[in-house]
Amino acid sequence: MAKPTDTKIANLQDLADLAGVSRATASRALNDNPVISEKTREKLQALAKSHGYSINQKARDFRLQRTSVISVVFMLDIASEQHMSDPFFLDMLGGIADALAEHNYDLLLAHAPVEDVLELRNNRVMQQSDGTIFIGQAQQHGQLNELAEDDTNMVVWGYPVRDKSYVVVSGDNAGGGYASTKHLLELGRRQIAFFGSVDNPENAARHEGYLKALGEYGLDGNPERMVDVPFEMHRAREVIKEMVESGIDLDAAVCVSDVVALATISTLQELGLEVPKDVAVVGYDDISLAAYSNPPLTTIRQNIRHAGRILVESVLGQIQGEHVPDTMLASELVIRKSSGAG
Amino acid sequence: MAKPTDTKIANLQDLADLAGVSRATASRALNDNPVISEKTREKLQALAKSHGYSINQKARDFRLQRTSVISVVFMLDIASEQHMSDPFFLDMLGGIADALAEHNYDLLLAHAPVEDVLELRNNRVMQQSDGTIFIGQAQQHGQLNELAEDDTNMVVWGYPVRDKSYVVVSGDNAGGGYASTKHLLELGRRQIAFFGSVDNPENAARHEGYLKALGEYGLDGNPERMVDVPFEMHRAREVIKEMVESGIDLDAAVCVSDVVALATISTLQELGLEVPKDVAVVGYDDISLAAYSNPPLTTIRQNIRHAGRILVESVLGQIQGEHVPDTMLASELVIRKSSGAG
DNA sequence: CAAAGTCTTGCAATCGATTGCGTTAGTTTC
DNA sequence: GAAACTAACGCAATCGATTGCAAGACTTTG
Repeated sequence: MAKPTDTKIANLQDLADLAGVSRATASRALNDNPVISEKTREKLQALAKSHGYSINQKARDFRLQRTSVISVVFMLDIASEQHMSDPFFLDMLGGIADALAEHNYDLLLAHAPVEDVLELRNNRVMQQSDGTIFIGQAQQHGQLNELAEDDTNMVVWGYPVRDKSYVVVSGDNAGGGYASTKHLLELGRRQIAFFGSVDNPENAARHEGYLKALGEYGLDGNPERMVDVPFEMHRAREVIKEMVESGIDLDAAVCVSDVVALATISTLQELGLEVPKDVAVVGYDDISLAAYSNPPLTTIRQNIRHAGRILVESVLGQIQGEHVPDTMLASELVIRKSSGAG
Repeated sequence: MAKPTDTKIANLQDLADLAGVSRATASRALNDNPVISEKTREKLQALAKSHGYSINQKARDFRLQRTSVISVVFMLDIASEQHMSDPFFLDMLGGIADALAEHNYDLLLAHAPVEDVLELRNNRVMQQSDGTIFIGQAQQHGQLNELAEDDTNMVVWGYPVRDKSYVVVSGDNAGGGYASTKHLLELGRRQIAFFGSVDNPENAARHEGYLKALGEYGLDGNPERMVDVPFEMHRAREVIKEMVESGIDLDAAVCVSDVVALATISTLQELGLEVPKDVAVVGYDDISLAAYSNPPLTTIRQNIRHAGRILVESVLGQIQGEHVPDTMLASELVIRKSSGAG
């Protein structure tokens, strides 16, 4: 609403002059410093509002020796060609952006080829930000640990591996892998494949959950049924084709992501197999398209937006000097038609 | 590789002391100011490098009265529930982030409910950034214009509507709509529907292209075959169902996005129709999943990452005081099986 | 009434870099 | 050899806010 008057207020001094007080008093008044009398404080805050004056954040940050910037690093494995267009990332980014905005922080977006995470140290990403959020730890646990050593505020979305010096927020990967596999087993499937690369701890945990569920049914993971492909879909397609054509028995597939699952479904259909009649498929992430594929995709839902918020609260907590524990978010099996149920 | 010695260099003064020059000289030397002798310059730059000193960007920005921040605003139409998880957005964001990083700018991410775009004026988004990139103009052309009036550096990804005061980067929407429709016509389809809301100028332009192609074949757009639904997919599904069930003739559909197209395909399949045999479908955007759906989706490809770069160059150009013209990016028809070709 | 507290507020240094202007030393010109 | 330049560098103000310390105005206490 702000009814601006004629006088332009460009900085704190102007405001102070207008109110007939010193810059110092104006500063304290706007910051609700209790040492200032209520009368003065209200007067100044009202004046500021009515003149549409808001403090110069950059100057403030400069004086306070902070940046009000949190950097977000997407770990990219160039080799495996996983890239940011996976819808999963954007959901998470949305959650992060919202949470940061609420706390008056800016977002510095970067993506790092996993080979040189340490390079970030000489980069604005880490030098000129108050904290860093890593999305995915890829295979760089060691490097991340090194970064954590030099007392940076950082949090990683990934898997709580042993002997780590950084804080981790994770989904329940083992639980997710277990739940989806168990679901397929309960539907009577026995020849269950695992599709997706396990070269990072998160997927490895999902694979463990998968093995655990199989074990409970007296089965073990037949390596022939494990397609250890990166996220890149051309490759996945080829490998699945080879596998089916080489006659390996298969009546279900657990996939490490919805994108892999959707590609899997379309590959299977192309090969003349019916989903879920011949092969049931379960994905991971519940991206928005999952409900609209044909057949609709059974998947593991992680509340990714919420995860983004948790990540933010974690870094900000560290900045405040708090001791921040790891967090694991529950995941949920969303049953749709592709798994044969529904 | 920086071989740090014992002396810690925290600021320019330290560096100057070490080199035995004044702070002023050090500053100019690092900024390649020609008034400094080559000898001195090289000495200081070498010293800075060997001690791992890099300038404090925030202090520099403060002094230079700038922010080194560009804000990116995603226009969200809450009502229509279009949200950031559309993969399209992330690709563009990636392009923007990369380009900004190259120019040493930070990215401030925000999304604005379209109702109160003007609110951004009192927000860090516009107050504490050097420029703003809007993704999508939704129905807020007027408000964007108002923002543009008060000499902000801004560029909009959208459609070059008439009488606008802001710079626009756009895809060739009319051309895209025309190309996809013409493709279907050439394949012999005549009952071509248009799926997607035209409440924003971009989609309206695609619709115009659609009509133009139909016109060339002596057809006109039967309003019954136009499904004016927002991006939200539940609704789309219902409406398509109603339409098919009410017996409207239909042998092809032009969709305003791949997400709509994929939902359309799965709805049609659910209704017992074959794609592309009974109904051919064309999407828009060429998101990564488009190639992996079943059948693979024919679509219009826009080089979205590149568009991101153009957007960045446009704002940065404005900051430099250049006159920046609008840009239109070519689009390309990617033919896959869903259209009946392939 | 003087001494001792309270409350409020102001003074001035400070964060780290940039830059107009002045100064010094060296070079050229006549 | 003095005047006039030129090249290279230093001095100090400046950007806008915060904050330790001191000081002024009152109030309370003995």
